[in-house]
Amino acid sequence: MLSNATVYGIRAVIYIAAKKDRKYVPISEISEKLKISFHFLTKILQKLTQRNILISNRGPQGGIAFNRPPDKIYIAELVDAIEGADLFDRCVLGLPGCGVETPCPMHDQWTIVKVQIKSQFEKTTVSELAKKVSERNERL
Amino acid sequence: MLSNATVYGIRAVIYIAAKKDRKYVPISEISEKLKISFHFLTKILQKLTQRNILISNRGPQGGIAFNRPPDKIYIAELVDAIEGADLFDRCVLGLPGCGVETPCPMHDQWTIVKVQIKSQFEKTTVSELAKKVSERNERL
DNA sequence: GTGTTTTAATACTCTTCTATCTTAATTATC
DNA sequence: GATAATTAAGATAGAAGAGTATTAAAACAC
Repeated sequence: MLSNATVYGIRAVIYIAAKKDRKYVPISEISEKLKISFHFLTKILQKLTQRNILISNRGPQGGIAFNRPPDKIYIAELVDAIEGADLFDRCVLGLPGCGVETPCPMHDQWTIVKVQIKSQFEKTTVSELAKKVSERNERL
Repeated sequence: MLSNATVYGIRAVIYIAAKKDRKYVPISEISEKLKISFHFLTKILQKLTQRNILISNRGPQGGIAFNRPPDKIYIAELVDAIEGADLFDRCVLGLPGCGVETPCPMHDQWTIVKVQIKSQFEKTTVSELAKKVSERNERL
């Protein structure tokens, strides 16, 4: 459903939000803790800095940090930034132009699912998930 | 969400169900009508004959046909056969062993989505979709 | 039984995703 | 300024999905 890259990005962002002690978190730390290839993760997070979701700083004490409080960052934004938009708009059967006027046979039922996924991703914030990780000690 | 192969398989099966005039339908006909590469489609449909969802017959007047009435064939079966099972069981964040005891931070909300998708696919039959195509002239 | 239609099986190519490697470029600290 | 820490960027390699090509095998028709 989501690509590896997107999942890595989401997990990394949750990781940063879950630790509030330091402003800039080096990517190397995230990559070690979450067992994600450093260089791969770097490229993914670059997409998030380019979208001004994160800010980065080179040099000692550098790393990445939020450019905006994590309770204002929604999972849907991360997916958009990394995966590319339209993920939640595609037809299940991949038919171009499938819509209300010219639906595919699964259109109606799939619309229900799509709306649900989309709204979940649009209402879920990073800080919300980070809270579960730090307070309820959930896995990351 | 679903791979191309799976989508092609589903569409092909719906196509066969939508035309009741002949028992065996040659793959070449399906591939032309649905604009799917013949050889690629052949490989996909082989997986369905191996699972005894379809039967095939070589030679003139040959082709593929249902091994069981299409109102007894569920979309979930097709997905399983082509995509491999466990599609609807995976964790959104790809964490191995994510479950009720050791959940990931998105576990609870994603479970809701998964259950819904799964039950939709499990209750939807091929004949149901074929009916929409033939009666309501929906796209395929 | 020869030829034609059709699926089966295998091997190969192409593209995209995933990941790695190398080399900059930038910043802080001493 | 020199050095170390750290992201940025590009080039390359591996893996998997998507698609193509070739050949074999089966069934029917004549």
